[in-house]
Amino acid sequence: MSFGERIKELRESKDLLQRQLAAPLEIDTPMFSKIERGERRAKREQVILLAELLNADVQELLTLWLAEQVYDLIKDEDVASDALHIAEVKLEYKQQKD
Amino acid sequence: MSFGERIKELRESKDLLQRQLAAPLEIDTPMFSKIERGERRAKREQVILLAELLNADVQELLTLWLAEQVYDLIKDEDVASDALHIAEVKLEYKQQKD
DNA sequence: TTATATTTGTCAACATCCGACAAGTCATAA
DNA sequence: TTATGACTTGTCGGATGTTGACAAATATAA
Repeated sequence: MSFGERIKELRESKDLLQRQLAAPLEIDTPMFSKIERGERRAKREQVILLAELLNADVQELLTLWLAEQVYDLIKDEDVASDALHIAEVKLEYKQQKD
Repeated sequence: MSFGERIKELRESKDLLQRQLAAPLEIDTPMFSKIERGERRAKREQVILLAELLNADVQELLTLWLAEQVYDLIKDEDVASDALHIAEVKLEYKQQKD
């Protein structure tokens, strides 16, 4: 489940139109459409706002949103898997510190 | 071991000066210094060239280089770990396909 | 048809990044 | 102490990428 798909799912479950979410995000409907289809990336602030507007879990949406960025970064690389694991180790080391 | 640290290690083990690597990369020494210290990010092409110039393993350097970008992307996020795992699953799914 | 919702394509504005340059520190040598 | 060479720091313009607006196309329904 991609970020955009999840947004669309939540939006439709609440019977909202794209423009009803685009307006509070202060973007136009074409832009919102692109975000839903993954053609454009939402900003972090927009993700948080969307979670509020949709009464959804901010953490869940941020996770999907971030995972997509990570995936986009590595998807064409042979060493993708190794790089992910190194990043994970680095992260664990950092979290241990603080 | 970060990408820059590894480059510096390889460079010094070959008794090369920064300018001797900067020149073939077509950047100046300040720029090379910044890359070694992680203040600036090398381009993918530069990583490959560096591997050749240093007789180093391209895969190893690309892995460190990519891991650093992934880490920079997630390091300040609460959901970093979850996002990493989702990205990993997506990656496995993709690799299964092709 | 007509109206409404969504998507597609394009473009300027904005932001970000890269690399160059000038000037700085540090170490060593003369 | 002065000079020289290696490296670092700060700053800036230009290149590059991204965002969002707009116009127009395509759907979906009444």
